[in-house]
Amino acid sequence: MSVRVRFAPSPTGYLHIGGARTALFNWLYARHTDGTFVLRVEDTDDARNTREAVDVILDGLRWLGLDWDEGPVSGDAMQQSRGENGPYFQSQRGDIYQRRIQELLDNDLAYDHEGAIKFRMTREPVTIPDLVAGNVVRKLTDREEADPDFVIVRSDGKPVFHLVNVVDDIEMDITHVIRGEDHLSNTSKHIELFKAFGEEPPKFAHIPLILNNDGSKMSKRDTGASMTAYKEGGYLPSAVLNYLSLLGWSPKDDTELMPLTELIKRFDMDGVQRANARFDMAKLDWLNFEHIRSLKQEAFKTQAIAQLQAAGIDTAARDDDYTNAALALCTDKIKNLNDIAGYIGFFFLDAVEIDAEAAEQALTPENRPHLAALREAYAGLAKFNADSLQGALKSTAAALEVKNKFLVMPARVACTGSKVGPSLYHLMELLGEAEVLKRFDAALTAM
RNA sequence: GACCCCUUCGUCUAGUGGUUAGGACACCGGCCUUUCACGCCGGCAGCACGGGUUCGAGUCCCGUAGGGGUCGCCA
Repeated sequence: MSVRVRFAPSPTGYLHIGGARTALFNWLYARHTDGTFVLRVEDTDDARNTREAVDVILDGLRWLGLDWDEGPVSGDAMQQSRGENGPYFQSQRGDIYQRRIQELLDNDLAYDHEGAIKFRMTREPVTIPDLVAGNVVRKLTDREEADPDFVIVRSDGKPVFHLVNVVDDIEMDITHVIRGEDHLSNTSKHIELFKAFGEEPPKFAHIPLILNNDGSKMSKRDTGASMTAYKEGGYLPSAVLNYLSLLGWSPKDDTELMPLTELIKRFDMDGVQRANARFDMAKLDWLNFEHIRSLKQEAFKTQAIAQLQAAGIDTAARDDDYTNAALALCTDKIKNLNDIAGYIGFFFLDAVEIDAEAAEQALTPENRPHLAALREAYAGLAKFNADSLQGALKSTAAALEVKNKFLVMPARVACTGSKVGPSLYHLMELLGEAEVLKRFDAALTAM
């Protein structure tokens, strides 16, 4: 039988990083086994059930590239979904739950209690076979000893999570339940429910949780808890996915940098960790850098132009060769997508914005004669390319009897407005003589 | 309170009875260099603790401590 897994988020209005990782593990397992990835919306709680809240989750998954084979096509529960096992919104599955509840009632496996319906739960310890944790024997807690039965339908008629979750997994032929470890203790309830319905429970795999860097529980308000933080924070989806895959799963050898295709190839349940993992932004940053620089030229260009546009910098006025050359000067140097505009924006700006601190350090009165001399040297150059620019700068520095850096820094700041940036000589070559001299002049008047 | 899971460098991890306990990120030096990076070389740093079992334990067992989770007419 082919693998069928599902990601079943509750529309809380944001996609939690832990939820995203659960989705990723399910998705990877489905793709690895050539199985089916189902997306089901657990919107049984009216209070937080809105179309917008669902869309946030769908958008987050789409951004990551975690496509689903069956499930909603939009956040609108009334809209037709994709797949044969729908509806994929629990709010639309009332009839199915009614039928299953009646089945339990008819078999005396459930009963009315103060207007609600409770399930007759076993008092015996339940063994939970788990692909990650092994066989877990779950005994009753002291409160459960007093009354092991639990509510499956509220007095307002609405079925609760435990019931609908199990019913849906049965109806949707789910073969593997891969979810957060926070559900491990509750799984005894689910297993008994499966048995009550005469069904073989699916395989369970409870994956460890993601904690904050200090080891505390990650909650909604913590930085990095929401997927949008990464989208807006300049991270590539492939980097986020790669990092998330490494939190709680290991390929067993020392490979860490992996594109999605390799993740799919290598992911399996036996590499899943049992201990919770702490989130380390520094490592994500490193992977982000690695993924950015392994981007193909065209893909990088697409990202760069989007970033420049978002920063209000128009690249359309320049010809393609110029833009490509500018981008070529910063590949391998960009660690975060959000740094692109600041790093090469000056190529496309008419008037350079000079960083105050850079100006204070480099565009000083003492450096004015240096920059002025360099301007003279550059104005008389037969060829205006990286080699000639470097040669002229060095000989000018020698003539002035100062170190190169006293010419380099003013020139850099004059041209780019910043102390850091692409290779100076190459950047000036691309800018061209007229533009470089113009920027030198503007800086000289300000010194 | 009860029940369940977990515990190797700061962090993510490799390790399935015999290893100088490996890698990565971060950090600290050095080299390279026109800046910042990259890269290269080197360094710091770990088996939570206590008992067993065994010729031998990071690896197996028990206990303790610590962390996380669950016990709801939330999901």
